[in-house]
Amino acid sequence: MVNMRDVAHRAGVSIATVSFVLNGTKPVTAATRARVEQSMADLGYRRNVVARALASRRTHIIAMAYPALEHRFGMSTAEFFTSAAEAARKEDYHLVLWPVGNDGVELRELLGQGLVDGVVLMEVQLDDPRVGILRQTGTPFAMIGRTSELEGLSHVDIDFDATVEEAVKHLHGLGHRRLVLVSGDLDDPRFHAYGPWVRTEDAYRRVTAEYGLETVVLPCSDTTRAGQDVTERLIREYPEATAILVLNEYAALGVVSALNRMGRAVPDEFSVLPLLMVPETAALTDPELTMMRTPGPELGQLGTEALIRQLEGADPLPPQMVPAKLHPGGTTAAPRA
Amino acid sequence: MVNMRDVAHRAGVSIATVSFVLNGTKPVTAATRARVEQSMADLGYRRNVVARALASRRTHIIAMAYPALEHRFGMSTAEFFTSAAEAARKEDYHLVLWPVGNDGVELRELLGQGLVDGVVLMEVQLDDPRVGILRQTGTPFAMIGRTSELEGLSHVDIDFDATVEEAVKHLHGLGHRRLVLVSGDLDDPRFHAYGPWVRTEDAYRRVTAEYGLETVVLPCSDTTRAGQDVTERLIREYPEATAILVLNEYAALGVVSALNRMGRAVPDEFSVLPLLMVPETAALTDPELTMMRTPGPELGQLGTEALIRQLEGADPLPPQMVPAKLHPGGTTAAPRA
DNA sequence: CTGAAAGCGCTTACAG
DNA sequence: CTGAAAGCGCTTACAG
Repeated sequence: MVNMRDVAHRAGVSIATVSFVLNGTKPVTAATRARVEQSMADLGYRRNVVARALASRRTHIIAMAYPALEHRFGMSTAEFFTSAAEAARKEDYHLVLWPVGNDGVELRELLGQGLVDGVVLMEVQLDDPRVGILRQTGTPFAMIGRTSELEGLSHVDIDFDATVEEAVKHLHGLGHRRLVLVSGDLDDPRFHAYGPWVRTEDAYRRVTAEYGLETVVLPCSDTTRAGQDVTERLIREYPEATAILVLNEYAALGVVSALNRMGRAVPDEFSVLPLLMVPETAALTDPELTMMRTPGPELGQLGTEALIRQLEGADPLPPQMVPAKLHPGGTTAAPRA
Repeated sequence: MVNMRDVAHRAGVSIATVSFVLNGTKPVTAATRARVEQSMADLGYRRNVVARALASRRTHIIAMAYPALEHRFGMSTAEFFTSAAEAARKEDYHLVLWPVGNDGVELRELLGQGLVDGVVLMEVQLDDPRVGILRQTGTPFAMIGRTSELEGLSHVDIDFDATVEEAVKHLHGLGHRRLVLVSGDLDDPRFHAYGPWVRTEDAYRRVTAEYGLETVVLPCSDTTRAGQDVTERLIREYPEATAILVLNEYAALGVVSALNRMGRAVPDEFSVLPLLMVPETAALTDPELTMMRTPGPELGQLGTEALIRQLEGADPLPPQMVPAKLHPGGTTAAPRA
C-alpha cells in the first residue's frame, strides 16, 4: 500500500505537511496543498485508519451494544442497526456490532481492548449495569432508550407519552369509549424493568384518566400465539370493548388473526391499533393494520449522531423523544352504533 | 490504561516476553509465564488491539458488506447480522457493518482504509462487481450466496436443489400431483440476476421433470399484496392445482390470506408450502404455515467462519450448501380425493 | 507556513 | 528461553 511517506516524497514535502493537508489541522499554502493533493491523487493514496487511530488515540469506530440473548430480534432492531451504520458512515465512522450480556461483563472486556471511541447502547433497562461500566471506564456513550435516572446522560427514545396520546386521541375521535390496552408481560423476569413497556403502561393510565375512560390493561408476551390467547380472554372478560391498542408487534398480529378466526369483524366490531410497529409487519394482516409506526430509523440515526457529537466535542444533541406516528390502515373505524 | 511496559516492568521481563506469553508465539518457561500472568492479572492488563493491529498487520476486524438500498430488509437479514457478529466474537474478531452499493465504489473506498482483514459479502449477485474489487485488492472474502463462476471462491449458500427436492417430495408423498410454484419476479430489473430466485426456479423445473409432473411457475414480487393477486390468477388459470409452493416470505402470507378470503380451505383444498421462511413469519397465518425454514443463522455463522479460517490460514472450509428444512405446520395435507 | 523527531503500544526478526 | 531494537503508518508538540 502507498503510505504518507510516498506521498510526501513525491510532493517534495515532509509527512507532517501531508498530514496537515489531509486533516486540515494546520494552515498550508495553496501551492503546497495543491502539490500534495496531486501527489495523493497520482498515487491513489488512502490514509491508514489503524495508524491514525494509534497516533491520535481516536479510532473512529463506535460500537452498538445489544443484548444478544435477552431480547427477541425483530424488524425494528434491524432498522436500528442499518440506520446507525449509515449514520456512522456518513460521519466517517465505522460501526461494530457487540452482542453483550446485560450484566456488563463482556462489555467491560471489550472496552478494555481500546477499539472503540464510544458506544451506542440498545435496549436500555431502567437500571442498567452497563451504564455503570461505561461511566467507570470513562467511555462516551449514547442510549437508545432511557434509564430511570438520566442526569446528563445522552439519550434518544420513543416518546411513549405522545405516542399513546395520539393513539387514544385517534380512537376517541372515532367515537370509541371502551378501550383495552394489550400491554407487555411485566411479570416476565426478563422484562420487569423494560422501559418501553413500563412507560407505555404509565402513559396509558394517565391518558385514559384524562379522557375519563376506564383503564383496562391486559398483559401479553410478544408472540402471535400470546396475542391470540389474550384476545379470547379479552372477549370473554370485556365484551363491551370496541377498540384494542396493542403494545407489541407480534402480539398485534395475533390479536387480528384471533378476531378474524372468531368471526369478529375488524374494524366493524373491533378497531385494532398497534403502538410499535413497522410497515412490513403491518402489511401482513387482512385488513392491513392501522399503526403507530416505530421511529426505528430515526432513533438509530439520532443515537449515533448524539454519540458522535460528544466525540467531536460539538454542541451536545439534547435528548430526543420521537413519537411513533399514526399511519392509516384498515383496522380502525368508528364503532358500531 | 496499563500497557505492556507496565506489565513487563512489574514481572521483571521484557515486553517481548509479555507478548510471547500473551500470544503463545514463542516458548516461555513456566516460571516466567506465571510471573507475567500474575502481573497482568494484578494490573488488569488488556492488550490494545489497535497497536496490535498496526504492528501485526492484522486488525482482527471483518466487515459484513450488505447492499443498503437494493434489497429489502427482512428477518433473515437480521439473523445473518447477529449470527455473524456472534460467530466473529467467539473467534476474537469484531464485525463492522458496511452498507455499500452494488457497484463496489464504496467498497473499494472502505477497503483502502486498511481497517479490515476480510469481508463477508451478503446478497451476492450472479455477476457481482464487488467480487472483482475484492480480488483486485487482494482482500480475503467469503460470500453468503454465489456468483455464477465460483472457481476457488469461498462461499456458503442455501442449497436450493435439496430444498426444492424435499419440498416437492413432501407434497408428492402426501399425494399431490398438480403443483404450482409461486416464484420471484425475475422481470424486475433489480432481481433479474438474483441467485436465490434463479436457482430455485431451475431446481424446480428439474425436480418436477424428474417426478414427471407438469411444471407451472408464476412470477410474483415479495409482498403480501402480490401474493394475494397471484393467488387469484392461479385459481383462475390452474383450477386443478392442489398444492402451492411459494418462494418468498411475504408472498406466502398473501397466498394464504387470499385463499382464506376466497373461502378455499387450507390445507383441505390447497396445501401451501413456503420455501424460504422464518418461524416468526410462519406463525402469522391461520393455520400456521408448514415451511422450509431458511438457514439464516447457520449461514451467517458459516460465512463468518469460512472467512476467519482463510485469515488464520487454517484448512479452508469447503463450500457449504445448507438446505432449508421442513418444519411441520398446518398448511399441508393430503389432497381431497 | 514547514520540517525533524518523538511517540502511540504493540509484534517480530535477530542475536545471544 | 529471553531481550534490545526496529518498525507498523500515522499525529502532534516543538522549533524555526
